[in-house]
Amino acid sequence: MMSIAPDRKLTSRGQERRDELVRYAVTRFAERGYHPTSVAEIVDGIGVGKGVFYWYFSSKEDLLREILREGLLRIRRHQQAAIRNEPNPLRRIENGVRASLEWLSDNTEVMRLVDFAWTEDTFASDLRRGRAISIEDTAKHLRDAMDQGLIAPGDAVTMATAIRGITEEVSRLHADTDADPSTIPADDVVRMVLTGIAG
Amino acid sequence: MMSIAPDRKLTSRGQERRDELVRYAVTRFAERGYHPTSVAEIVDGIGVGKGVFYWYFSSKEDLLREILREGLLRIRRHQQAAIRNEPNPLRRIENGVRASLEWLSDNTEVMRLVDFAWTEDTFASDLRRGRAISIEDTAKHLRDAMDQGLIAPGDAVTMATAIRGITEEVSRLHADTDADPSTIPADDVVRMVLTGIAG
DNA sequence: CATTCTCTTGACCAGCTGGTCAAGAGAATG
DNA sequence: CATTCTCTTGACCAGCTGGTCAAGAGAATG
Repeated sequence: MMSIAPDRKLTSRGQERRDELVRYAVTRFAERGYHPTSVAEIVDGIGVGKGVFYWYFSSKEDLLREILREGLLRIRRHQQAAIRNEPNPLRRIENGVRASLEWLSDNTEVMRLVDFAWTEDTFASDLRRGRAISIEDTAKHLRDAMDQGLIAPGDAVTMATAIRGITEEVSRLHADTDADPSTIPADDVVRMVLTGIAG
Repeated sequence: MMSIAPDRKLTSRGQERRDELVRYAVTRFAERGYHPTSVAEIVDGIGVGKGVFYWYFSSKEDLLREILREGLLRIRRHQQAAIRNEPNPLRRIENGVRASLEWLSDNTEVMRLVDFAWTEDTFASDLRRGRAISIEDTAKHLRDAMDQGLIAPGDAVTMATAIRGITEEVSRLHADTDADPSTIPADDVVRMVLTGIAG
């Protein structure tokens, strides 16, 4: 008997195979692009039959969705861990920015896949929800900071979006230019976020 | 006799057909994605035979490259026009940011295609050059402002990248959320650029 | 060790892809 | 109005695409 359930119970052997497929697909998708990478290329690359792919994923689209879901979950956890135990809202923002820079420069392949996913409606709808949450998180800290008189009042959502834009664009440029994640100019980014070009 | 020259001389009739192909392809690529949109879909959509496509473009890839080239040229011109006649480096930056916001919110389809193009190496190499120039332009104004004591010294390239990130991310969110280009929060963006969240 | 369940194989398929090309229509030229 | 050049038609093609499925191998269970 066989089922097409995408998230069936897996033995440890099955879990390893699934992880292997995900890991390999991430590198191929990031290197050649989602569409130009065929399912045949993925299964050939790890030396298994085609049926293996469709045992673990109901479609190629399903695979990318899983990659995105897991990736976004991990970056969010990384941010949360960096923010926890920090009461000051400005420091929460700073820690969140630093955590994002760190994660993105360590996971440039996932970042690239997310960027692709935004350009196609099928995937973008999954990402909108995550973006709304992430921006609202930051906006909340900004409002706290305003309430505490730490910063002047302003449009928290636009400010949060700007912070997101700074973080991601610096990560993109850094990923394209410099392979070493440790050289990301985190201090300069934080300074831009806090005081803009005025410094 | 026929040639495959992609930029052959065109009669006015030919130029119109070519423009028609570009315009229609932009809407389809933006709506469904570059890869999912077939050449057949494009020619059927404007009611011509397939040979017409390959009379004007040597390949589907060539068409996207043309779209990107023309789009980036136009945004650059729009920025330059907004900056001209403004001697103050900070005002030059502000005007450039406002011009970019304006152009991007008026041309969300092209923005989306550029975002896609960044995710595939074939096209990304064309974009890197443009990004380097654009960042260097802004960085030069930043250095001028530092020299004139208008802002504190800092890493001009990271600051310029941050400005680019703010502008683009706010444009993306706005395009996704609100259809009306005139409601883009340009003042808030400029404020973030100039003084960060400190306000 | 028989039974059951998980996982794997790989041939197969219909449909679509980007791209070609010989034939010719229509406009411009002289 | 003959000639030349630009543009258009659409049938055709080889190759690849995502996905299916019957057959069976191997592991786990009892």
